[in-house]
Amino acid sequence: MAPHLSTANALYLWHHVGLAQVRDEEPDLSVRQMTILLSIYLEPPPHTVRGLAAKLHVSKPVITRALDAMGKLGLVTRRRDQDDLRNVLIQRTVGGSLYLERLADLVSAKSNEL
Amino acid sequence: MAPHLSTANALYLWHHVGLAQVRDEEPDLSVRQMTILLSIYLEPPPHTVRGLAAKLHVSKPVITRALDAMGKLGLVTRRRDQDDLRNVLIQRTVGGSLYLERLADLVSAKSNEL
DNA sequence: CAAGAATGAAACGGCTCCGTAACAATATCG
DNA sequence: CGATATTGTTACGGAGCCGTTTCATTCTTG
Repeated sequence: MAPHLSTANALYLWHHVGLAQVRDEEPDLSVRQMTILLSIYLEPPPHTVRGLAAKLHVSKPVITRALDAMGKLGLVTRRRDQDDLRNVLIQRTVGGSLYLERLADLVSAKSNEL
Repeated sequence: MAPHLSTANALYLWHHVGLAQVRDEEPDLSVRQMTILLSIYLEPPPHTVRGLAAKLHVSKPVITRALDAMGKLGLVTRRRDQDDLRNVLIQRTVGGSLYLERLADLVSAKSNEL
């Protein structure tokens, strides 16, 4: 399986996915929020505020607020780390998995039809 | 050339591009702005506020404001339609082409290495 | 223990974007 | 022509995110 994607097709793909996200009524996740969400779901736990902030080159409050927003949408949850009570462990949810699954299907389907 | 992209790889791709956009200091384009920009560059002219609003299922002021913002960044320009002075024709710029070229390269390169 | 470091959250002012409702300019049509 | 429709913009109040600073809690370590 060789996923060659020409530069032209890359833009078509981006356009298609953007259109789908803009058209449905749900408020779009910002690029930052989406990237945080993907980090949580693609990389091995544990995930902490500080770790995510370092990985994205962003301040900690940015992470905290993004987690607040996505938590309200049911895409992630937080739990205190029992081994170090200063830490907050960010956890996946069914809602978040579903959300990314839909995104992945959209991207994959479009890329295959290009 | 068969651009098969598995759902897993689709998310990796999205994550990679998101990371690149978040990490550099430049303020991210919103999903709406990006989609408008891509519409302008990928679809045949002429492009009008009304047409874009209809295509994205979005109100006209959303388009106007996005054009204001992206105009300030040098990604698009506006010109009055001489055949119907009510219309505004949205036009591409060198800056916009360059911006999307960089995005396309990023996406394409990452997809090929997956 | 006490003092300092580390972690995540809250507070603050600022900026951008939103949705809706007006609005000015232009075109169309009876 | 005059009335109506169309196009894009502006105005307004509200909501969300930003960057920085400050804070409460917890851990580490001398």
